[in-house]
Amino acid sequence: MKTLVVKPFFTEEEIDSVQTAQSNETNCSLCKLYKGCISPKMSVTGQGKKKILIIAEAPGKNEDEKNIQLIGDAGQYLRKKLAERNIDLEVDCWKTNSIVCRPPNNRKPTKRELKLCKQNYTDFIQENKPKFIFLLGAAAIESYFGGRLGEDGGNLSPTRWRGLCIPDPVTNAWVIPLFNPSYAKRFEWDNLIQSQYERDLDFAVSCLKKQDPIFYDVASYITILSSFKKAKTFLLSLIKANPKLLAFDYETTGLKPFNKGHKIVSVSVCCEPTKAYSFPLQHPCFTIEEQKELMSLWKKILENNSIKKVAHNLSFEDLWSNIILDALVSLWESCTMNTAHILDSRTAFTGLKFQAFVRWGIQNYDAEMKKYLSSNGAEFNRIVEAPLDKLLLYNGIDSLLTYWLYEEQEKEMNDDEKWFQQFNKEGLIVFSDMQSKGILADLDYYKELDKELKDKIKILYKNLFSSDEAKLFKKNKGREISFTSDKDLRELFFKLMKLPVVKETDTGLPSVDAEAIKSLDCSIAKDLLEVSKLEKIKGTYVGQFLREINEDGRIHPFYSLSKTTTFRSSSSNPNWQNIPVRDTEAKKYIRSGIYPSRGNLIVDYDYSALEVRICACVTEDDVLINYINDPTTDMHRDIASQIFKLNPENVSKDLRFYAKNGFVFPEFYGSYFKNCAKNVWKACEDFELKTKEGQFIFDHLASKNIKVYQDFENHLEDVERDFWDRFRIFKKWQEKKWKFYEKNGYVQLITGPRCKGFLTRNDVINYHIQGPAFHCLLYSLINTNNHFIDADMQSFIIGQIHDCMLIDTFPEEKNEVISVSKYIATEKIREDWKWIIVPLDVEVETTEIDQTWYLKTDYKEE
DNA sequence: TTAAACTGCAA
DNA sequence: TATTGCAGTTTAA
Repeated sequence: MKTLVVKPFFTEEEIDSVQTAQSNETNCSLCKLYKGCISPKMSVTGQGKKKILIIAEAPGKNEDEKNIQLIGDAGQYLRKKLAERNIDLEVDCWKTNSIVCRPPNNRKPTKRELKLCKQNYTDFIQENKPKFIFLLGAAAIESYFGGRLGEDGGNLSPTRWRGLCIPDPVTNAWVIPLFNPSYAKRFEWDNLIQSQYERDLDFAVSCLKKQDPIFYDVASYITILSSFKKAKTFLLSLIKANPKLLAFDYETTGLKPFNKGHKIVSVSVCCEPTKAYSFPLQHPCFTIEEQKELMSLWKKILENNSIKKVAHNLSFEDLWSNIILDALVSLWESCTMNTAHILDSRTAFTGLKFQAFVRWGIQNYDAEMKKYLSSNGAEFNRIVEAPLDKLLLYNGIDSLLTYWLYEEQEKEMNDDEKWFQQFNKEGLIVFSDMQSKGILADLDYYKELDKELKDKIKILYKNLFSSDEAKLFKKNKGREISFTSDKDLRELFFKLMKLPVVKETDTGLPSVDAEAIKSLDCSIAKDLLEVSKLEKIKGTYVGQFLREINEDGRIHPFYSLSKTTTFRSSSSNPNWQNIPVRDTEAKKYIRSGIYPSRGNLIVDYDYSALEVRICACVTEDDVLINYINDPTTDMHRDIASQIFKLNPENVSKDLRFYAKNGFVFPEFYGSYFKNCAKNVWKACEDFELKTKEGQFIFDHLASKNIKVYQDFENHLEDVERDFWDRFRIFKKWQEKKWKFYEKNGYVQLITGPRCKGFLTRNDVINYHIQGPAFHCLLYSLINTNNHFIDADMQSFIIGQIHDCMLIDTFPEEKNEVISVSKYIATEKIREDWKWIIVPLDVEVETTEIDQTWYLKTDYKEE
């Protein structure tokens, strides 16, 4: 039995955060909004028969004039929607706003106003005890939850909170965040927003059946084993008990275990819902001998292949077990962080603290530990300084919550999601292997490179600062220009020099990115572009590598499967998925310091045209399938011949390239002819493209009556029409998928998971392709890694980038590595995944033994 | 100190 | 009116 806990109505922190002034009257005099409206300090209205309190944003014009809550268009809209669900806004609900006076011109309430006004409804809640609280929109969410979740409180956008029903120990109510009805009303024409809002309201109404929320005193479930004897006895009894499953959690000295001095400071274990145990491991309270004894007992449990293991972030616990304890964790069952992501792929959603809050109303149990856990960028945190009892309590709660989360998630997944979860779990184990092995890097090379770049940048700046443009800036502004400041560059180019604006940023300012600067008629442009490129190489790549090369001489990037909305992977610390390759100078600088392990070589294999093949599989478009099946045909060449009005045999490599990347792919992913025309035309100009016979493309096009840009755009409109006529099954598929999404609010990937939340039309098209394409690689990673282990090979996988993988290869194993990985990636996968209805193909590149990654070349069968 | 805007790198 | 990421710098609050 979980123990019920009765909490004080408001916690001390809660009261502190509300009472910024001594009395309500003082709050109002601080805020002053009441002075500017017709109906100041509107009180709560409605009869509240169903004990629902609705907190909206603020009174609008209508509300202010009539002194009634939710009476304007948005309010009427909500009334109607609730009435359709047998809820009468006046009779069943109480209504108030997060601020009770109308702000001038309906502007958004400020944080300060929200805080000063909060007491109006907290007083009401205390007196009337609503059972349900609907939060309508960002302001209400901010007002209600702001400051409650520490760091997590930072993201209070309604998209993150909608669709949840949160038990709140502070008010003893179920809290249900919804979109602001005025937002839904404003987009009444938008089927998507309407269907989402309808679903959210259905969900909210379905929650009204709930019993009163119950709360648990999690601390009372934690047994702290701070003496060596107790910890040892516990581990021995655990080995004897041989539980079916355990959730565990570590507190460690940092993020990565590779450098000297890193420790697993404490461990907690949970095997049942009401009991978790935590004990110090490599903590100074024990002697080294004692630590070793506990570590060896704990290792036995980790390697026991009849106990299933669960952790919140599997790769982390697996990695630290591996490096610090030399343990190979047996029988991983679930990563609750990844499962949380599979169940709901919204961002900022998978953290244990957030999950604990929205599921069980548990908040701030980490408050006292926070300062010891944050490292502010340093390699080591201050965890060993933390009071031991607090550390162990916190650690214990983490494994307890992981266990709870696991149990709930198992009930929430459908069969497809369960399959995908197990598949992902296998992937996470491979990721942990990759992370622990890392990639050999030449520290001295990067130190030298850092100096070299510094010098080059210095010279370039010297030129830039002595330019007429820099002098002009100084004369006008009375200070030196900063060439790294977008603001200063904007000032210089578009105010002082009055150059024409070629491109705008998202917020409408003149853009000063590389493309914009390149097209400016300005002599410093070249140096400016070069210097910003070198700064990027130095700052983002070299700088990061210098920090990330460990004492073992290797870089250990992290990989995650719990971040992206498309169920691809991501990489960080450093991100190994954006190492320069297109820019030849950057490519050479960065890749030249990366090596295979001593005596080995790097095998690098890429799926070719994977996304197009996946398009063919999921759309089942026969024209596309035929193009892929018949190697004598070439889709991009055919489209190029249409775009440039050439015979197929006169299509040059460049023209094919721009047809592919400027038209075919953009069209597949939802772009349209005008943008394609603009980009292709620009490429023709920038790169002076020619036909295969060597004629300038513009001359050729002119001979076909395409003389100016507008002609070309009109022509591409025809090409586009014909394109979608040919790929009409693809087009129909797009329509079908969009309809499905509009109706159901999610995208069902062919590999199992669902992409939920707000998606655009283009998202819907794209998501069906991106994730499953990556899942082909994940399949290959898992099976290739398993083969290496089962066959006791010395080669190992060191990296992956969406559709390619890097293998640190033992020379004698080279042929086997290549043939096995190829077989798995192209043949075995089709035996297991019948939905892959077209052949797959991979391209292999290798380095020589001990040669840098930069020098890899195409592999030819021997 | 923190968040947002901008930029640039990859698939 | 093409998508997904991570990370750096600058700027404003």
